[in-house]
Amino acid sequence: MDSVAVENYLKSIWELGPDDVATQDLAQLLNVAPASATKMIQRLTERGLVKHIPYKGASLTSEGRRRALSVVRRHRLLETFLSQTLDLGREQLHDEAENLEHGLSTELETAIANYLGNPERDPHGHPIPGPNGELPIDDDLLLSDCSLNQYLVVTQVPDRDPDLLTWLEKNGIFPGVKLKIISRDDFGGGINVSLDGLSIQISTLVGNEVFVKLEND
Amino acid sequence: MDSVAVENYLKSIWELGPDDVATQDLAQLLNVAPASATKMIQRLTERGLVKHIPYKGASLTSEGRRRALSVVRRHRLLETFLSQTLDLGREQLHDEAENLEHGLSTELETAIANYLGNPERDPHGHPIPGPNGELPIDDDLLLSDCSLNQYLVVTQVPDRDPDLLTWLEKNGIFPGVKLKIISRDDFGGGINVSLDGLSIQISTLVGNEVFVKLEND
DNA sequence: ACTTTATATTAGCTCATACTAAATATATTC
DNA sequence: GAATATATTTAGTATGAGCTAATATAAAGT
Repeated sequence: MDSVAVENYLKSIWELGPDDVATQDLAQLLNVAPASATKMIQRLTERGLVKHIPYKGASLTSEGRRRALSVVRRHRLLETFLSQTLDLGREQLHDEAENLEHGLSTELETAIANYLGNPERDPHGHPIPGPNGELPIDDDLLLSDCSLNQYLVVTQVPDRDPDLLTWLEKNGIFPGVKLKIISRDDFGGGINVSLDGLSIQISTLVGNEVFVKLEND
Repeated sequence: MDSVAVENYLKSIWELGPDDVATQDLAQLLNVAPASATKMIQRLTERGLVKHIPYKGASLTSEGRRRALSVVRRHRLLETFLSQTLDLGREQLHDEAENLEHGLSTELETAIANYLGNPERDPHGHPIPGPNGELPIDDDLLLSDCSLNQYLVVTQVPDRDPDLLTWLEKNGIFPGVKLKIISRDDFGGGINVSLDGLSIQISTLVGNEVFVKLEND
């Protein structure tokens, strides 16, 4: 079984991928020194989980990807499970799942998936990989990329930053919510959306982390 | 925060305690070589969590005990939580809780305890320590020690051995069940209990792991 | 009291994972 | 195209946790 450290590296490479993941980005995401990341990349390459082109970047092999997605699956199932049983706020889920994911056995993973009815998305709207690492297609659109006046439904919000999530929640932006971009403020760099009759300003930074689909899908 | 290894050592010392825990017993419970246990006992002594008299045995300091009980609390809350939400069999709970207990944050511990209504016992009937390591008094009686023909109620069954648990379950022995010792087989070393009208043979070995109380309590 | 046996500890080694500092590649800018 | 800046890797070290083999202590038996 992969160690906690290995699981975290694989998951992080997957998140930063698909390829040419920079040592520095990886190190930063995991809060370790760049040299430590290089070292681990080499160990993982040794084990056939990562392909590394020195000075260029790292990417997962298919086995590496499978294991990364297994971690992601456990993480997202746990988020969903905790959300449903304990109704924690959406902003608390990520960290708790992060801590528990490494200790989840395959049996418990299955039990939880069944209990939840094998959901396709977690409470942030992120797709949950299947038991063998199949990732559902995700053709959601970036909110920032959508055109004006289309009727949209929020499908995904980010999960990592609790403050951002709290802000989104407070402003009524979470999966399932309908909205429409009413104008762009190209120089100010944000967009104005209307939602529930109200109009809200959203920065490009946030707009790049929220996904939507067209309402009539 | 204590490492997984440290948490496991503390919990195991507590389980084998209260004092003069033998290096060998500890090593065996944790599946490590005796030398490894000695080494860890020394590290823990260094940190003020264990008191060690070489060649005599180890015991927990009050801080060590506090931390051990925190692990036990998390373990037992998790067992209860998993049992209640996913209804796993009593025999699966232990191992799953064992894996997850180290990743349970204080906040989630509290959320789970509240969700469960701050239960006093886990599904095996083991008392759940309080958030600050208060251990409820446990004046249950060993089934083996009880006299004949008293009306008894099962309060605790062991949790570690899934096969034993399955056997107990199959024979109707689990917390809450009423029974009565109808005879002792002193040389054969077992007891005969009646339960639900039926009579079952129970070996001393098992009788020493099952706790009961008098029915009218 | 001495010897044997069982249990514990020490010594010395290994591996995973981290770190810092130094060296080296690659990228960017003048 | 040389000079500088940034990113990456290598070298060397530390710590936690494990192992085996050798040694020390305590307990038991004669």
